[in-house]
Amino acid sequence: MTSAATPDPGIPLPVLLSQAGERAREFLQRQLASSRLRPRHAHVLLFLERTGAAGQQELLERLNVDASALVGLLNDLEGDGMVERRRDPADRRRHIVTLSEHGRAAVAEVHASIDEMSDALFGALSDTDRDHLHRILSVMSSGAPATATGCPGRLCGPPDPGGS
Amino acid sequence: MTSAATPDPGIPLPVLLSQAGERAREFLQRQLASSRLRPRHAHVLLFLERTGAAGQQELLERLNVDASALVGLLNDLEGDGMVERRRDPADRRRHIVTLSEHGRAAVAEVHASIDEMSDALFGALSDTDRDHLHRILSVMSSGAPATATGCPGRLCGPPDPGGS
DNA sequence: TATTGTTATACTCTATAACTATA
DNA sequence: TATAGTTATAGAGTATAACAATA
Repeated sequence: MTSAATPDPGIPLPVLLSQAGERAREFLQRQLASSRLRPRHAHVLLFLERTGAAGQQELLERLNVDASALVGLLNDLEGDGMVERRRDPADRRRHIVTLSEHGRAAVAEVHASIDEMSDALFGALSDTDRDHLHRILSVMSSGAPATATGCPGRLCGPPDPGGS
Repeated sequence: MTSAATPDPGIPLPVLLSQAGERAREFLQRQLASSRLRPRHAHVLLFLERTGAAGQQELLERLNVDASALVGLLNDLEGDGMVERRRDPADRRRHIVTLSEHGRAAVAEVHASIDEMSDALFGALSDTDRDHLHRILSVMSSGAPATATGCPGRLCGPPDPGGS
């Protein structure tokens, strides 16, 4: 069991990442409060800014949100005139979500709020470290659909058939 | 507003961090399920493993958990015999929390579970990038008490007096 | 009076299941 | 029958406020 001389380099990486992410989410929440947007609203807007349009299926997979939760988010955003839902002519079951003009303006504000925030969050990091962090997280983000499509084998963790 | 030729290097860093953190938390949750521990339980155990002992005040500040939530977590852990609460003789209001032998064994299991998990989470990253990430997040973790003690001015975001 | 910890309560967020319409 | 989206509901997680003990 060698319970000696293995004092771990510190906190396990997934734990550090989880805690840092929670901090980031809290800061996002605070910065976005003045826009009456929650972090997930911003996630949707930012995704649409990048992709132009997307079906809800794609949104929930890429943003890692539940289907029913996404409906609520889109209802909010559509109610405020930030996004529009249209039927896909090719498959009338699908809703194609796009960003409205008001939505684009909102995204610009979101960017501004986030830029202000960044210094408060990453003040301890050099510009080089921020670049590293951005690149590393981008790689993780691109390469891991996580729960949705990924998990080829049983590597992602069995659902635990039940203990005692 | 020069809405051209400024295609953002990608997703804003705080958003990336928040999303990656959520992924990490979900993976933690899944890996720890077999131990009937939730991520926050593990956070407490890992913190005590590093510090030996801590008052609850210190725990809630460092782990960014609410006081009432911490009580629940410690009740669970103490009920399972993983931690012990003793009065501080110097200040009988304080509870000093320590890791029991069973708690140390549990922490070892937690480390093992997390190590297994790491490959599934960070498989897209090189060892160098994992080291970078670990170092960067450690710096952030050390230097930013966030909500608790930080936020000197109004930089952390005003609570929004209410719009329309 | 201020502080540490506890309890009780309400609120938010998320996940589950059932339903409609299209394919 | 299967899929995209929606709705209703229950559950977990979190924060807020009042309380007891000690300083």
